[in-house]
Amino acid sequence: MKLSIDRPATECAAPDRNLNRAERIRLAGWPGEKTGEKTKVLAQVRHSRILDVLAEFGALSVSDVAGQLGVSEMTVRRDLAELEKEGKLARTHGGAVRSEQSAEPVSAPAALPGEPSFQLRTVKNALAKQAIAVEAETLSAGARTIALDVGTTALLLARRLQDRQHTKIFTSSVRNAFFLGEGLAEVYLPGGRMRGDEMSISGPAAIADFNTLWFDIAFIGISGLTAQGIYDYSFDDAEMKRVFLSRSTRKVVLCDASKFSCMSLVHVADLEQFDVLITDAEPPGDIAKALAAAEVEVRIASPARKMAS
Amino acid sequence: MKLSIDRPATECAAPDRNLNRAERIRLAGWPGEKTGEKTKVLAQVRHSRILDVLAEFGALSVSDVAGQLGVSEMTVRRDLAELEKEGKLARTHGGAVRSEQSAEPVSAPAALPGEPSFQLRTVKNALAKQAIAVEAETLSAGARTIALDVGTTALLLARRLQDRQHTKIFTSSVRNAFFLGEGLAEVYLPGGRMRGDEMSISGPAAIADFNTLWFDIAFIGISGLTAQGIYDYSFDDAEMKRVFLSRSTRKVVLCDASKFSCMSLVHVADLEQFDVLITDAEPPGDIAKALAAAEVEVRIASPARKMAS
DNA sequence: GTTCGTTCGATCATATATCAACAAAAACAT
DNA sequence: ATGTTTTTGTTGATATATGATCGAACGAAC
Repeated sequence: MKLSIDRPATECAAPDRNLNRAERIRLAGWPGEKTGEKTKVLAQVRHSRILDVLAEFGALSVSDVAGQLGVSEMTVRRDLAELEKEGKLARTHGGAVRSEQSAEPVSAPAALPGEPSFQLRTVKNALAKQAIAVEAETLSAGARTIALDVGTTALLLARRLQDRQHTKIFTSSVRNAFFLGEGLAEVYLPGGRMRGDEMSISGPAAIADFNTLWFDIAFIGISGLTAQGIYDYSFDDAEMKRVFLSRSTRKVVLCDASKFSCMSLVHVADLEQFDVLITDAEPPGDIAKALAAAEVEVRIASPARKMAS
Repeated sequence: MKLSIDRPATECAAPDRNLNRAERIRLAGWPGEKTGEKTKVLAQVRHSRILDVLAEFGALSVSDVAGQLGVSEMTVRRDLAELEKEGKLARTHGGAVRSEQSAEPVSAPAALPGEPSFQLRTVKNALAKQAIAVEAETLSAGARTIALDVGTTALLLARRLQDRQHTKIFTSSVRNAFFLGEGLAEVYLPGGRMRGDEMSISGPAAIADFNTLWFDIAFIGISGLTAQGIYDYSFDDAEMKRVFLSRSTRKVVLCDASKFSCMSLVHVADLEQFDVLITDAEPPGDIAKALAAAEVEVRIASPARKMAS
């Protein structure tokens, strides 16, 4: 049984951050201004999210999408049926796959071996992570030097940044670099030994390589967040995260809701040490309080959620 | 042991027979045995994975696929039966092999101008390059520190070296590193900017990182070889090749026969500066003479020869 | 040939997904 | 406000997929 994150149906969620500008504006204007076509928009938002995930991962399951979008499976099936009729995907038992003549050129690395395992891992909370990545991309607009941490969410962000010109991206993740390599951005890696599942380059030499630089913005992935700070499970990666945090004008932490109240091996930093938290759901009360006390801006990038007033 | 998969036909297409099954699966990028998390795998996704492995290795076994995918063998058999009916593979006792006409073109990424795209070159002379890689692997037996150049042939070699323990592999190619990352060998990268189709890290910092080390053996890929020496089309990569050549006990050049008598932009080194040339056919007379004069050992790795181990 | 171990496929039981129809809710129009 | 339309959620029947069993078929070794 695949379980997804349950949230109370009555919970008030912030406006969806994971929309393109036009959609967001329309949604944001709901209380007062123009109220036309709102019902259509929500359905189209779902369709858009579904196609996004499909474009990224090639396949999705009805139950996952239903859980992460907060709608019933029946609704998702109706969405899929409609999209199938438009030829935008192919339905299967349990979900849907990308239709072959899909317009977007399928990313070449997807066809290369080596990726699938990571891809499988990434599917978990795919919608939330992608929404976070979209919000992070917005936040990085204008930044010329970007520090990018290891991790699945960071990889999604990397793929959104890959074609940004005149931008230098610094990452300790060989995996990030590999996928960024297809794009137009300038990619920089530190030197040293590559380790672990994340394919991160760590160690004193790597730290030294990046510790003399200064970044406009840093995006940090973590494995846990509590009122006491952020946590990770790798000593080496934690050290690099600290470098990013200490040498960036703006420090952004990417953290999907499943990591709230999770601790992990290494305490990376306190909440005071970063500026923005991008997540996909309201953090629990104690964390919210601590974040406020630490003057961390919280941005909620919900995959899709009805607005409650 | 129960290794019952054998490929009677098209031995050429499956040169990886000397890998055991675990290695084969890992090479193909299957998820590790994470028995804890039960992730539903869509039937179509399974099919896609199966075809991926077949496209790469030509053969697979039912039990391994079942184990790695976390489904029963019966399900895998049903998958194979269906795919066989579609003509996408041919079943055998214990598994399946690639059907011959399944030469589905893998997605071709946008080619960079100037040189043929990486994937394109991978196909070119694939057999010869595989044979060269096998010979190179033999040559590297016992080496504890290996310098590995960029290029398609080097990548093939990388994949053969990836599970060698207690071995440090130094490469300036992020692509090599990416695929080595799944294995057991220690992988080291220089720091700096990643460039170009080869995804190589180059520049003064990268040169400096590796210029203080000493390698047991270096494997160099080139784009042309004449009596005057070896050539490459990239200034930056050429510089790294010179570093490898100057700081290794044994210097090996990998050069398939299509590169004989080819010149390219940058003259990297003279024939005297390396020890061994691995190729797949007798070099033409003038080059052979020059190689002999330079006391270069020439090893011919014939693709036709059966590669057993 | 024989033996042994493995693999295969038919069948069933179970779990899961789907669909149609209806019920509920929201949005819209008047 | 009221009623109508659209969208969404629920139910139950049906269809499909999966896993387990077991006899039969196969391959390898002798």
